[in-house]
Amino acid sequence: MIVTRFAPSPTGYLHIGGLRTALYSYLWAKRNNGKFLLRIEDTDLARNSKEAAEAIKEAFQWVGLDFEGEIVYQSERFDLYKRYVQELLDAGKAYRCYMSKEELDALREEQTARKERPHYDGRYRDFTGTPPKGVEPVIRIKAPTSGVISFVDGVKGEVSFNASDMLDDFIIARSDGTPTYNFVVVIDDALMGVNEVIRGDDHLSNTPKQIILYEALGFDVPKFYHVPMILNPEGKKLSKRDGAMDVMAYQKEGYLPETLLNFLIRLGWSHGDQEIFSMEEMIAFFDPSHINKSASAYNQEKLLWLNSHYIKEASYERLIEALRFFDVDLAPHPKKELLIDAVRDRAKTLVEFATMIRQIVDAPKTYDEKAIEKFLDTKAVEILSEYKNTLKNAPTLEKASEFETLTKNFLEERGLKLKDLAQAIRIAMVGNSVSPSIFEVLEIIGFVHVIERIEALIIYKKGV
RNA sequence: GACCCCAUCGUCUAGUGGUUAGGACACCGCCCUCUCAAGGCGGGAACGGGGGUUCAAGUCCCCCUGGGGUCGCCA
Repeated sequence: MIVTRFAPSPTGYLHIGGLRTALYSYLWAKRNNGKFLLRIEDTDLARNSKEAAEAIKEAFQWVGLDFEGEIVYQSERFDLYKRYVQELLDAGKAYRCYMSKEELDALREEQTARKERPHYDGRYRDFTGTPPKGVEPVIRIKAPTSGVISFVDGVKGEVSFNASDMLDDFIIARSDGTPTYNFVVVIDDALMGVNEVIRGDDHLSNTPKQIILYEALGFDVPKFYHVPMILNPEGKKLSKRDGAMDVMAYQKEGYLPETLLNFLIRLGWSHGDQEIFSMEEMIAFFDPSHINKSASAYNQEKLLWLNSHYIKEASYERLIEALRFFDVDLAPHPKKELLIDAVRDRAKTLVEFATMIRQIVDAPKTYDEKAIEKFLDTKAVEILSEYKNTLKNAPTLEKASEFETLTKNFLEERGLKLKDLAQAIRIAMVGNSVSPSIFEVLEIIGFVHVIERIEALIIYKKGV
């Protein structure tokens, strides 16, 4: 059985790069009827892991990912790590090092000055004498000093490192007794049964260290997949400066979760030429061996295109639900389906969607001056006024087609074209020169309110 | 600096020795049209450079260049 995991450190929110590796891990587990686990890497006690876990849960819930069992917190497993440190100590595979921080810094400085790679020199590796007083030792692993460490990465292929220029006896437990990252990752992955690790390729250089630990501890080495970074549109490393990093920001900006997932899966992974993937397809097709080897740049236009795609596809219920977040409740609206269909092709985000809805549903409070100047000269106001009278004398109109017939007859009698009236009606209805098809808008607004809105514009125009 | 990874249109990518180098986003043009969109049709646009290997190289090898990552008692 394939077991994958997502193991973020608590940063307070889930960022999109993290969501992508989480998605890949999730998909790969699902595809293989395996398990996808969640672990919070909070060995650094300074940061609040509960809050971070809540943020991750919220984001997972929003996009529809779930994980198996309970969240594992590393901060709750210190006793466990201690046991394994002791085990390595007893086996002579790790040792106490009494070098002080100052000494280490000095050593590193010298090495750098000599243009050498800064590294620990192993001075306590075989130390048997009396330890210096007043120094709380760190625990270091006895790493191989020669040979080659290689592994087959599921994305990059075979990767190998020379132990001599890669490794030193790195620290597995700090002087305060707490374990370090490389050590706890290995322990937890092994104990949790994680056998396929999908993670960012910034971890590629850590991998040989972890392999050393797997072997020292007698655990099986998992299969690794190192996925390349996401770059900003300029091709540089993605940072907070580039805008939305927090997954939940995408909700606020009006993206559907299916958009984000589809966007992310396609950023760095492909299945032939296919662009659109449902969750079922993602699970059916995702294979980490098709992950691209090179980094990919974030592409806002494509995100927007995907979002408009999913808005076009979404069911009425889905949209009504998603729109609640933006304080738009369409559920009681008598023409909600017509309204949604009138707007959906025009909105790239739900923010725009909500704005357009409000513009139709709420009578205009102001009018766009430029539109008035351009389309409402005296002649146009006259026509609009006559049109209003015609409406008033007509039986109550209901359907868009009824408005259309009446309007066309009205125009024909006067030898006018739709062009001569459409913009005036539009300004009356929504306050500016842009809206969905006017006849649909008229139906949505309803006969009585249509007349009111036209009258309001005429009065406004006279007042000016 | 050392080590490791990477390199196809502006961007996301297909390509696994023989292709007119394909698709998508974006862009441009045309059509549709009551505005704006949407939609339809069409267009421009790429194998970083240099050496090899081979009958044949975007595809394999080497070098260069350019990006990125890692070198913590952070994760």
